[in-house]
Amino acid sequence: MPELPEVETTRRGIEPTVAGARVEHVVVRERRLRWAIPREVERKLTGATMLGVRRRAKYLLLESERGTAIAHLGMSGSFTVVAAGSKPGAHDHYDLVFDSGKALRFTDPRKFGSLLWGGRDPLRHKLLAELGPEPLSAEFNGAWLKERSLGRRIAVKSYLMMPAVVAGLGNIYASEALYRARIHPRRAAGRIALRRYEVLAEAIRGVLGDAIKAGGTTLRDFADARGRPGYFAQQLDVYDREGLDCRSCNAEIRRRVIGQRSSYYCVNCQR
DNA sequence: ATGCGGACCTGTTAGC
DNA sequence: TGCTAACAGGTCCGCA
Repeated sequence: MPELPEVETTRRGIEPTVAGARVEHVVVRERRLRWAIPREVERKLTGATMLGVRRRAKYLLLESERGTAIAHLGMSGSFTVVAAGSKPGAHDHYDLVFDSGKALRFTDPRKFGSLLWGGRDPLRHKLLAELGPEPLSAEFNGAWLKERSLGRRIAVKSYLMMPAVVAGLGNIYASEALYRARIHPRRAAGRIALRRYEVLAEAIRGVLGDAIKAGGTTLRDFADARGRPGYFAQQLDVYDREGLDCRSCNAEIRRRVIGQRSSYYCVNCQR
């Protein structure tokens, strides 16, 4: 479900509720998410004042005066702002209950999400330390993509989905960016010219930026902090469009599994 | 070092 | 209509 634009949409949605709020208590109903929620999270956050919410890749950093909790939405997770004490549903695994009378509620049917303690320096946490540059930052560019790809035979689509190469580019936007850059998803990463990587880096920035503007992509069930869908699905060129016409050349969009993930592309436009 | 496949878990949809 | 199989937006980890 959530890729970088959806996580960023969530971040913007929950930030006003979280920032400045004091945590009255933390309710954990299901501790066994991807990793068990450490009790340290409840210990540290209870009574703490929250400073804000940052994002690194698809991780949400819930910053408090006593340190930072690291949350991930996994495949099916979402945060919503609810009234404190509102009745939980079957997949509502934890709440941060604030003294404002509101609560941040985490819902995740598949339990691939996580909540960990990142301490004072969360960027040094094992899960975050090795991440590549943020795709919307200046350090991310064609030269970086080229340099990291030297000699590598991995399909460029799979390469783009490695967290150490680009932080937080997911399956939808990897396909979309390759389409915009006119690069075939199975092309070996090490056999792409710097010039084309420059175009690709710009395409990645563009597609992510456009998706954030649209509030993310809702295919089946993504909803923001107020329960509203994102509208970028209407602008997708290839993802989930198997058998439909390429918007540029009218050839049929194909679907192919690359690295165990569905990839969509136009055989005519992408080489 | 690289790259692949398995693992985690549940819900929805396509197909017979 | 009902059952079963395939598939889903993530990504870590262990193995070859």
